[in-house]
Formats: sequence, C-alpha cells, structure tokens
Amino acid sequence: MCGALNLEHLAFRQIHQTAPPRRLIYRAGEATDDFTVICEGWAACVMRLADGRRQILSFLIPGDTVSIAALFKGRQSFSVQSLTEVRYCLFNRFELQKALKEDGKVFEEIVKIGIAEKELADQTVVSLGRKSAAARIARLILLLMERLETRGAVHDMCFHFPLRQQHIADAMGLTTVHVSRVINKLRKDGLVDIAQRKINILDLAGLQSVADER
Amino acid sequence: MCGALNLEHLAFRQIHQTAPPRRLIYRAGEATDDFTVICEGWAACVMRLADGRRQILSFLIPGDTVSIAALFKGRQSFSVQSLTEVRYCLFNRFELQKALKEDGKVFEEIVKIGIAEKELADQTVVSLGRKSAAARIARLILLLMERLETRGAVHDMCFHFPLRQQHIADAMGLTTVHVSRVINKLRKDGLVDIAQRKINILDLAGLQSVADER
DNA sequence: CGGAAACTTGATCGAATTCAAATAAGGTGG
DNA sequence: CCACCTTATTTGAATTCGATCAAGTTTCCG
Repeated sequence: MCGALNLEHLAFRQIHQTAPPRRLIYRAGEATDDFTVICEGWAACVMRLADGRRQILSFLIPGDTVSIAALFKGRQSFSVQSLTEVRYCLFNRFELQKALKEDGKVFEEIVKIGIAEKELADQTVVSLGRKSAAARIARLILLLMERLETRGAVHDMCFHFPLRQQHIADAMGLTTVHVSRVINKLRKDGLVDIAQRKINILDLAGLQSVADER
Repeated sequence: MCGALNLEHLAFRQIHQTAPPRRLIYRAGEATDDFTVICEGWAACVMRLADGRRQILSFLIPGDTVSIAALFKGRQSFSVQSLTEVRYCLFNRFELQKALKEDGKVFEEIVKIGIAEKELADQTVVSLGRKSAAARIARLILLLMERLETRGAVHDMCFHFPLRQQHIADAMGLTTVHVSRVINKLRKDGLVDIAQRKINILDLAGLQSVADER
C-alpha cells in the first residue's frame, strides 16, 4: 500500500527499499532519476545551513511523495532523512513522466500533490512568520493529525508520534529547550499527552484555540 | 511583454487589466477561472489572520504568474493585492490547461514555474525559521534582485523597490519598527541605499554576508 | 498647502535563546 | 537482565532579539 499516491494499477518498475532511523535517504543537490514514495515510517525534508543548524521543511508520513520537483528536475535543494525506520519505494521519474502525459488520472494525481505541497509550505510560512511557539506547535500537531486521519492512522484521537523535540524545534524555528517548556505547558493544561512515541489529543477544541492564538 | 511566462505566440484570449496601488486583485477562497500573469508593477500574495494581522507569502514582480494552483483548482487560500499600479493579464484556465496538455513547451514552462514557486516558499521557511531580522531582510533584497535581474530590471546594482517597510515586515515576520531599525543599520553600514522607491546595492558582498549570518 | 500615511527614535517589555546542569529514557554488549 | 553509555528531556538563571508603546518627523499626495 502506498497511500496517497495510487500507482499500483500501473505496471511500473517499483524498487522497494528500507532505511533505518536517522539515515540520509537523499542528499541535497544530487541528481537522481528516482521518484520516491514513503510507504511506512516517517521522514523529513531538511535544509542544512552553513553553520550546521537545520530547518525542516516538512515531515513525510506514509503515503507522501517526497517532492514533485524531483519528478521533473531530478534534483532537490533539500535532503531527505528518515526519522523512524522507513520503507519507501522508488519509481523511475521518466516512466512516471511518460505515464502522466498519457493518463489523465495520473496527471491529476500529481497536480493535486504538487498543489498540496505548496499549500503546506504556505501554512508553514504563516506559522513561522506570525505565530507564537505554542501556536506553532499546536498547529503542527493538528496538521499532522489531519494528514494522518486521511490515511486512517488516527484512532480515538491517538496516533503514532515519533518526532523528537529536536525535530519539532527544527521544523518550527525554535530551540529544543523552548519546545520542551511549551509541550509541558500543553500537557499541564490537559490538551495533549505525548509519551512512548504516541500522542493522545485530550482536548481538541482547546488545542485548536491555542493554534488560533497569535 | 509578459516576462517569465511566454504565451504570446499562442492565440489565447487575453484580458488585460489595470489595478491602482493597494487594490485587492483576488480574494482568498473565491472561485475563478482566471489565470493571472503580472505584466507591470508589483503585487503580493497575502494570508490574512483572524486577528487582522497579515503574512505576505510572496511578492509578485513583472513576469510572475500568481499561482499554478489557481490554474488547476480555480481557487487559492491567499489573496492577491497590488502594491503599485499593476497591469496584469488574465488567461482562461481551461484554455491554458488544454494547451499544456497539447504543447510540451507550455507544459514544461508551467512545471518550471510551479517548481520555482515551491523553492521560493522553501527559502522563505528557512529565512523565517532560522535567520535573524537583518539576515531575512538582506536575503529578501538579494532574492528580489536575482529575480529582477533575469527580467532585465536591474541596472548598475539599482532597481525599482516599491516595498513599504510594512510589506517587508509582513513578509519577514517582523514589525515595521524593527524593519526600520534594521534597514537603517544596513544603510549606516554602507550596504544599501533605499530612497524614492529605488534601491541601490552599494556592497553586494557585504549584503550577502549579512544574508548568510544566522 | 494640508492631511494622511510612512518612517524614525527612544524607552520599556517579553518571548524565546543561551548557557549550564541534572534527570530520564533508550539501546547495547556482557 | 543488568550495567553502562548515549541520546532526550527537563529545569533554572541570565541574556537578547525583537515587540510594544508612545511620540516625533518626514514624505507623499490630492
């Protein structure tokens, strides 16, 4: 099962691969003819700065394609790293390009994914530009929940949540120290329970109102 | 002349329009069958928050298309506002969709623009997430210069720069007060000269090194 | 010329960072 | 299964970058 991108019915060459946690799956700038879909586990698109700090552009969950840009450019400006053990599959980008020109369904699918990528990036810009640390983290959790829900990975307001505080910090432009403080506040306020790589949303409305704060 | 997107050779219905400064060209969420290209002047893609504050997602300069998403979805999550007087032209999105399926050149053109949109958004995320106010502003100026250069709008390190400090603040997640202080610092350090809606880059290397700071 | 919008400047405040250490959680080899 | 070592998380104190508040001043237009 490959979730969001439905390519099984096409007789594509698919190469299935597995990576352990914290493995570089793709190095920024490298040429590649692979188009990657995450089948299992979590990964992240990461921009590394000159001084060694990182900015995580997005988290990839099962069903996510890494980037439509790779499909047409064969190259990306960010790296991709596994967060958990990840199973992913590679399509040849030229085969897929050919297919999307011949099959309107595939074309639409790819367009939809590209648009979603951009909309997610825009949401991130709004978070980083105009939201407090607490609101950013609440938004991140809610957005991940939404995306996981469409893939049937949320049950009773609970879902697998393998992000370290370092990942949240690198995605939301914060430090781990501050992420720790904010998450503990969310805990004390009875909004979420995070433990053992799982999250339980205890008060959805409350979390949403934190996300809507400035 | 429509700059980046070359559609003149196609016999499209084009509707040319003009908007005075500070006019809403498109309201977030509205359905439309127009695909918009900026021909002259500057505009901005704007996300409005519940409390009235704004986040500018990107600036549009001559030759820019407003958004590839509009082409396929007929709807966007952000508004578009003119900053200066703007001349823009509207294509019918269905005609253009048809054309890009028939003409590989148009298809490639559109794909390239879509990828550039996403890469620009990613750069903004890095700025907002991990850069100081000075570095953000320096990066913004340099990025705008790059884009304007490809359109031949930079001469002797000078270009038209109609952004108010409020625009810079709304794009870079800052306040106007702080933007003023930072810009004056850049001035005092002899890096740039901004006056009369024009900018002159006095010390490119210096500005770049500010942009590369944390 | 007059009024509004944009910019500047100073003083104060506050959210998030930095620095430093302690504690907890996880993973590994014996 | 435990001892050990590494990686995460938590907590406190001090600092800082940028926000806020509050006037001035300048620029821009009609």
